[in-house]
Amino acid sequence: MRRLAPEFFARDATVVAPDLLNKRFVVGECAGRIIEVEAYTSDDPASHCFNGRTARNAVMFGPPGHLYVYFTYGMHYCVNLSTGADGDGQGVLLRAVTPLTGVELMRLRRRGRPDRSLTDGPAKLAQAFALDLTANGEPAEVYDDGVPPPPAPLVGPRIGITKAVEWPRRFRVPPPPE
DNA sequence: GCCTGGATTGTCT
DNA sequence: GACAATCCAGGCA
Repeated sequence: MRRLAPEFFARDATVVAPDLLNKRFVVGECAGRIIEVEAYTSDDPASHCFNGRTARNAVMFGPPGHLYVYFTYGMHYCVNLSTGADGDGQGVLLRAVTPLTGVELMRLRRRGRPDRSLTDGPAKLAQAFALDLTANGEPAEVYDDGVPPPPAPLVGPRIGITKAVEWPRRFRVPPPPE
């Protein structure tokens, strides 16, 4: 199992995003396989970086391969990986993973939720992995454990935004047949 | 300084 | 399927 080097993340977010599918995201005891992501670039009106560097989004302008965690809607955290060169404001939002290890911990942190709801949304996976503002700016732990990205990832419009909604920058691993 | 709206989720009907 | 919850960053006066 090979840990992804900073060079992996030092590319355009739209290139890194589909390449992250089926990779292994690790935080402490917990690991999950990345199945859905969204790319955010500096020329994207929906990106936090669109209006330039601020204290909040500094991590996305920093070196690639770091965690950018932000707080939104007064109650939720979302997790991004910084991409592009140092000084470039881009990132990839982790939207969903499937739990691999540390599932017990995730169940504890998401008390009362069925297993399928542990990590199937951006704020949910942040909670399941116990990621909050203290994790902001930490180096990201992502591994290639031999599972290649899907040959034909589903590409579609992004979810939950009001600007540039039509930009097809959401990438998803095709769901298993029911 | 004040005001607005958000990269969402859970709960209720 | 629809809406309320809830706080802070960014924009403008």
